[in-house]
Amino acid sequence: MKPKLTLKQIAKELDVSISTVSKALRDSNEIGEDTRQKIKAFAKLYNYKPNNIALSLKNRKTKTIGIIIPEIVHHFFTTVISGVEKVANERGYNVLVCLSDNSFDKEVLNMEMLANGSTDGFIMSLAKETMQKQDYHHLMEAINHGMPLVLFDRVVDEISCDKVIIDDVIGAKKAVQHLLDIGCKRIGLISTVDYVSVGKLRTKGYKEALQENGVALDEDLILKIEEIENSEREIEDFIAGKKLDGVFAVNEHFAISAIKAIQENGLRVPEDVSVIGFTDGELSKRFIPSLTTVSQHGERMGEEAATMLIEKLERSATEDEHYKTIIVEAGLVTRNSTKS
Amino acid sequence: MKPKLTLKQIAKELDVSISTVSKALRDSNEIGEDTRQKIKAFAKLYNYKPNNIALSLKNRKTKTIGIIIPEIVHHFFTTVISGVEKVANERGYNVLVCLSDNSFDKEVLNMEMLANGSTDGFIMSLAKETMQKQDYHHLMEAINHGMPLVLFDRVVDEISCDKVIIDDVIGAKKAVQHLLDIGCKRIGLISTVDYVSVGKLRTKGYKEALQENGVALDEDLILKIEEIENSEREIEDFIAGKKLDGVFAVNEHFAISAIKAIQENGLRVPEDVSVIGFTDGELSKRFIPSLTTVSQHGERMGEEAATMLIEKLERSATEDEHYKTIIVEAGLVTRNSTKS
DNA sequence: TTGTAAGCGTTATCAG
DNA sequence: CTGATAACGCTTACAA
Repeated sequence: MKPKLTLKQIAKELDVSISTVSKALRDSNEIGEDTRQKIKAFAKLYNYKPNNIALSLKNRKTKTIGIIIPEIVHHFFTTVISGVEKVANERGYNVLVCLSDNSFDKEVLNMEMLANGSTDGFIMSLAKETMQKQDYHHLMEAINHGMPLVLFDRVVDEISCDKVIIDDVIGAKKAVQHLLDIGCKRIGLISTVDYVSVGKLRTKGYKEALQENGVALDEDLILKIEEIENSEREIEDFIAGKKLDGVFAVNEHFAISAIKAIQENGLRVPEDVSVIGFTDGELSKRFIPSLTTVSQHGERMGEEAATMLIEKLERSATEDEHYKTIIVEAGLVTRNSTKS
Repeated sequence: MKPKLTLKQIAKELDVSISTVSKALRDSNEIGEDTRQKIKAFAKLYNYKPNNIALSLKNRKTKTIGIIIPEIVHHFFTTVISGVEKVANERGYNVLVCLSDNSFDKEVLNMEMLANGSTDGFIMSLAKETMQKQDYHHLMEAINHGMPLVLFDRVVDEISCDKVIIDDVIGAKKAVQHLLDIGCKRIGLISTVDYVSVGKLRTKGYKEALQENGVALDEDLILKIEEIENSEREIEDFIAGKKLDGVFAVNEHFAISAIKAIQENGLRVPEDVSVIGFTDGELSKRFIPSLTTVSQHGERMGEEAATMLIEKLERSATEDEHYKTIIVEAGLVTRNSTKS
């Protein structure tokens, strides 16, 4: 096992000083043509690569960006990671992934872990628990220490930073409008509790769409799910009692549970009931019937977030503090779970 | 924006030397009780956290492990990441995730990027292209430089290192045996090309099961998919012509495409044809009919891999070189795509 | 009990 | 044109 080659060793081997080697390798014209060539040849031959850690220490930047998400098995988040990865790698950055498991404590821990030199900035979607507690001191602290933060999807107004979100309200409106357009009269909403911002916003879109179309709001047709664990049961009960002809679910899982429940009630999708989900996952595409959904464009969100973060990182810190919120458009993807 | 607190600043503030601060914070008994308390109090008050980069440089270890996978949108890999994350975090390690996109070049690039000080060791599943080219110089190099490597799932005999795999052969046998047990006579296999090791092994299991049950092998009932892109078409054609009563697919996607094709041919699953997939994803669970699968236990594999890697990292490097291969058992999960 | 100095691998500044 | 030196933040012999 040979240890990694360092400048020092090259210097000793070639009998020059360390700084000469360093300069030669960076093509400084302070160094004579001949020595420069000699050094570069040697370095190439033995495959010298500068040590990132030393560079990080020197430059006070790590060229890595940390991404903290609530869970990775959720397909949406993995598409976001893909997007982040893509632009990060293009621009010479590494990506550190941490999972908060939706736990506030784990989120704080992860952030502290990464903040001590492991990363130059953060891309995050907040843990459910964090939004519940409304405790954002860890975010504030990172920002105070000059670490740029980009929030996506599960964002929060209290924090001033760059953000990438989709227009949940408009996305939801599009979905409900579509249901209305194809003739649905009793449209149910399956949402999450309100402190999950997406649940709140999508509910808002649902209500606005109804209102704009002059349909009276019936709170009875709204189901709010607290725990994913027993969501199937709750959805079954909900579907059984309401005589719906349209369902808008704020995520893929709820939509599929709804379809199952509808079918178990002896009705057909989409002939008797049309169903629209949110989030464009594998499941939606390949389920039978395939799901009409509001697509979140996760990869695109990841790309936007990474671009913003890197831009901020590479802008001289002294420039004007100005935060942007990029709203990526949610698009309706029509498939087979809605009548045409 | 206040910069992060360093030992140097604490030292200046408290008018002691840097090393005194360092020692005090590490509870060295070289330091007097009173100064020690004073320093620790100050550090706590201002929330001092040592800089990981400096520590990495000093200790020549980063406490992060790099994981390189072919793609993240594949559910199996995300469960592995979850498993790695879990034990890594428990033991104070960070996880760096890179994607090779199944490209050899990107895999090499990512490895070089991480090898220069960003990570202490690797957990990898090889890119398809890498297995095709059978070019493993980047893996050899990492090992030569003393960076432990744990390969999982897509592993390769030519490299001596720790490995975590499932018993693909036995898993496949279990599946085919199950099909035979419920009375299937013409069992089709939908596999990948042989240089993807899992394709080869699962095919082997398929053949062994048939043989052990005295069923003649009909190569005509085996479909090998090269590109995922047009797999649906190929599967449709395959299903249409063979009059199968059982199908074993080496992954979830193929299984679902098969079910679709079967249904489009006017047959029912599982009444007319039973289908078994491989990999236990969201899709299998929630598809209708839900899929009987051979579960790969991705999270468990991730945990095993991370444990092995960390163990190796923390063992003094001088200890005996000995590589283990952990074989995690693949289990049949019976659901609704097979007759009972 | 406390402080000094060297070193981890680099780069930048300044002398020679 | 080349080299010594300091610095990034930290630990650890070794002096004082």
